[in-house]
Amino acid sequence: MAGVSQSTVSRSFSPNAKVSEGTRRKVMDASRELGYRPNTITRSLITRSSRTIAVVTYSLENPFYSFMLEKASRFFQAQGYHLLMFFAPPSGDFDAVLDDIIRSQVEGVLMLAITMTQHQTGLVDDFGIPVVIINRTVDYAGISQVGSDNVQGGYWAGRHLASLGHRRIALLGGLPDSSTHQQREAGFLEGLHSMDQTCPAIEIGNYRYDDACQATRRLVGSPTPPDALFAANDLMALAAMEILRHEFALEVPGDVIDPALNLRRSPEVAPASAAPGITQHLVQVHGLVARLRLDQHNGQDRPNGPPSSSR
Amino acid sequence: MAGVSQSTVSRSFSPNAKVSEGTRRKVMDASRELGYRPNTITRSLITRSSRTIAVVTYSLENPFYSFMLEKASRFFQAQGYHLLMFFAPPSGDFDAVLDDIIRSQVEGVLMLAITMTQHQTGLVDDFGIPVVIINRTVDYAGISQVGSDNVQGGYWAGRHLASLGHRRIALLGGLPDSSTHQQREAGFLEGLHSMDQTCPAIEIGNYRYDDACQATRRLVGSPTPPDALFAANDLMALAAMEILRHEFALEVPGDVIDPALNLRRSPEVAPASAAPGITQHLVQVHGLVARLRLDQHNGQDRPNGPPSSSR
DNA sequence: CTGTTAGCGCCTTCAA
DNA sequence: TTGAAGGCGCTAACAG
Repeated sequence: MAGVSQSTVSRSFSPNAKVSEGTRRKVMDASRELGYRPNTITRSLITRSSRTIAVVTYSLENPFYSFMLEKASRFFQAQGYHLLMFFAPPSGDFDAVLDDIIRSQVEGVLMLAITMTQHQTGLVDDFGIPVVIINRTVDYAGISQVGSDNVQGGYWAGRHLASLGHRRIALLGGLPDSSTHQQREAGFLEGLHSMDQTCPAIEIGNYRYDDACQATRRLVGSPTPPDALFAANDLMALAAMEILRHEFALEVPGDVIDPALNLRRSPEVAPASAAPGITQHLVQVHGLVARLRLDQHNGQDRPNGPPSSSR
Repeated sequence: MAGVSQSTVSRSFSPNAKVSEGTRRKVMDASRELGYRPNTITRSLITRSSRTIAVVTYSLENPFYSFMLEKASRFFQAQGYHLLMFFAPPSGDFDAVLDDIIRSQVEGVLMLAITMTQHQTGLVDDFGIPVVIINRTVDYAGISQVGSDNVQGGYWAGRHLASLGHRRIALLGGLPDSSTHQQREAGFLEGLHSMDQTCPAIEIGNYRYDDACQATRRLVGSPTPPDALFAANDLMALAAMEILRHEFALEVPGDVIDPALNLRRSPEVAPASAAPGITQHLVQVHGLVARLRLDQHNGQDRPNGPPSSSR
């Protein structure tokens, strides 16, 4: 319809190709009339570039990850890339997913809060597909990882709560096998230790809202409930606050209860010093810090300042 | 290496193709040794099936949508499809995104909380790509839509709050142009009207957490604050509760304050009848109902029961 | 059951 | 600046 060859059509749709303005216009006019659009998928066959990135995750329950997903997606989209979603089965074995990913010719893989074994890394690496592990760390070299300093974060949280005068600071832990949990726990215990304290109770919330609710009930319902709580991520902190506030009628931070009555009292009625009360205080460091960093990153590059203090 | 033709290799990787067991094994052995994997993208060229679905959305800030994204993604993945993410620019003009989508040869489009004009629908339809609009409605025919009965939901919410005895029931509205906002508002006002009431105040939260916080401050800070609040979605309800509880020291539901003092009091100190108090009550219907339905849907089909009552 | 052949829609030489 | 030819890796149709 435009009276030109296939090659010229192809060139007309390539911004950098050399086509005369008149020809390009003719091609575009004809394309509009015919409803023609270049086929991205076929193009990728010859250019060997799918302009596609795989994202692998177990769950988007934690809003932190859908936040990252959106940011990453917009970032890639701005340069003509798109994210292809892969969800790992809860079982934990995602070799089949990796196979799927390799076959799909993606040009990169984002592991969102998923650890890979060295063998799995090698699998993908053999195809020249770069992998970035987000918010998990592995103990072998040769793979890109992005995350926060979880040990420091946990350390600060522990010291912070202890420095406020709390003496029974419990841990609401994440997935036991995850590097984040292990590092935050280690840092936290170290932080307590640095203040000559130990952790009286650890309950596991698996980084899940519902599990964290249960864990909080166990913690607070125990004969010697904690007087402060460190949650290993935002989502569990929200769960804990919800339970503390609305099942145990506590305020976070700062309220005081008489455990014998299990009733909320104003400080004047039952001051902390007058009864074996429980003051609730809850700290969650990692997610908040990472979120701030991401937001800053949206703007422009900035020098590496020292990590911010807790809270 | 396996001593067979290209076709036989191809067939060996097609579960339903007829290949002798021995040949298939030889092919698989050689593939493993060579590190060969079929190229999904090239396959789609000849089969004319990309096994890819586009998801378009403005934002994943509302966890309801990342929830749906995960469910949809797992559903499709189970049958060999994958989701390709497209984020619409905040401006609202996403014709370029639609063009991108068409070129990408997806076999379907999920519009997550995005409305399309009839012209835009036609654009995609001309390529034979089915579109499903999720949680928005359009006023022309020929396009699939999935959502809840927002008018009924709003109606129930309005009546419910009025029947509890509230008399200044404000609305925390969503995106003014969205069908969900308009329908929930219409139903809500109708529900109030059915109880011989009118809405004293409407503030817009744009379905966003931060905007909803601001809107709540305006509502509660006004000279005649509401005694109940209907939020047009979960995310804004969470924002409102956060502000009410922690900036205004109110309990949701059920606390009572003396607006002159703006202090929280226990009912014994300042019973609702003793002063022009504000009893807070907050209802959000839509997201909850939709979420329940989705979860049920995970299990198995069930008969269409009547829509559940509010709360 | 297996091999040969053709072609999916595009891009990239190479010539003109 | 444009056109012709070849090929990306795969599958479908057709023989054998």
